[in-house]
Amino acid sequence: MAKTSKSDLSTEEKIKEAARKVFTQKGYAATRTRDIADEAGINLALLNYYFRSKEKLFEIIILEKMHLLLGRIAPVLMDEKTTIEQKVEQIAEHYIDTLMANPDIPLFVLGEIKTNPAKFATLINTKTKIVDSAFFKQLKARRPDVNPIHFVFNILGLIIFPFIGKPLLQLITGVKPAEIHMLMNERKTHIKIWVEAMLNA
Amino acid sequence: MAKTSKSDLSTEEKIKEAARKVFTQKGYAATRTRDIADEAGINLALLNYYFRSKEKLFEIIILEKMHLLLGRIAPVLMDEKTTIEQKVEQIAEHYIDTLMANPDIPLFVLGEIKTNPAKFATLINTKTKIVDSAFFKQLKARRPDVNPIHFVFNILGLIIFPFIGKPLLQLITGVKPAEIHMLMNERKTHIKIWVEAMLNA
DNA sequence: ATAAAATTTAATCATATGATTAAAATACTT
DNA sequence: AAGTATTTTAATCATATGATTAAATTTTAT
Repeated sequence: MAKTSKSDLSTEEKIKEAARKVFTQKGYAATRTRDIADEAGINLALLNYYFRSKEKLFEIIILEKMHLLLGRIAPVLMDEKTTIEQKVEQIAEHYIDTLMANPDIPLFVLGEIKTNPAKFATLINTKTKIVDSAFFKQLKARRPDVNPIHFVFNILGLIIFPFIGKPLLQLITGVKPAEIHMLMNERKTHIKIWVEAMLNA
Repeated sequence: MAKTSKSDLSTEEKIKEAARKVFTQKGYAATRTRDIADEAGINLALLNYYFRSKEKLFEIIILEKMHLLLGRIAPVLMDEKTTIEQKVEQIAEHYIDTLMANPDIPLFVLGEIKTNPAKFATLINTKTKIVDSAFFKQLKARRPDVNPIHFVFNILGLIIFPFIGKPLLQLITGVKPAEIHMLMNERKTHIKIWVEAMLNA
């Protein structure tokens, strides 16, 4: 085991940082371990020395990113003391900020989950089943006629889809990155209102 | 050129059909030409004989799929004679049906566009700029205070996101494929109502 | 300062992968 | 049926890629 001095952390972290960038940008299959090594400014062997294999390094990164995409959602949904509207507001604001700082994450995480759902089945220990959350109960009480999962799809779609569809929308509308940035910020307040409207529709 | 008898079409189509399946399922980078050949029940060399290269075959397939994802949208948006609500209804019904039959398409197309936006910039000759469409004009008239692109994101998000988020939602909610299928059908009517509610919010 | 431990590198390996080639098999034309 | 064109295959090539090894360098402890 190579783990005592301080500089270790630095080199190990350099590799992880490079891996974050390359993996999230290109996905597992399109990523070459040499790209990561180059990006980190280190030799290829070093990557295998520290992380044993591409697969192992990937698992570290994807877990991080999944946590970033999902970690904050469970506690908000479980909270018995907040209203539906407050939960939506919290989730929208938090996610849009997070995704503006990490726009590659949704396509990366959702793509890799689709590639290998079995691997993540064990990982997602949101054992505190979301279907039993306060949020689901509140949705069922508010709209007994609509499956709560619809509203989960709606809220996540309103928040996440723009980040996934951005490259396409840029192509077909010619909208500029600066404008997109502004739109994303606007959505933080709009989504709350839109979801409320859908709940009353 | 190998193109006279009738059986040609059959073999060529067998390869294309296999390519559709493997490419859309795994994406370009994770696809091995040998997988396609095996899936088609033919020899690897045959693939290069007919399509010259993996890249060329891929371009044929991705163009097909992009057309499936985008081809129907432009004429609906351009139609001066239909209302916003009618457009939303048409698009929702058409896309949900199309995506239920081709659930891999959104992640595939949006992923590949992100990988190589430049390649598709030329391809998307929706020169009939969507920002000048009747739909955009109608949205601006109805809600001068909201950028129409918001509603494009919303509508596409409501329609497409469930297909992209499905694997994740299955993991965190345990919802079964049969139930998902039912939900997708329900959304065809719900989305129309939800969008109307958002427009009035 | 010296020895041991940890880190980094260059070189190399084994396999995977896209592509090509030349020959065999099949279909088509007359 | 014979000859030509087309289709298909098995074998092979060249390169890319993940991983390993052994040696060199640097760091740490005494």
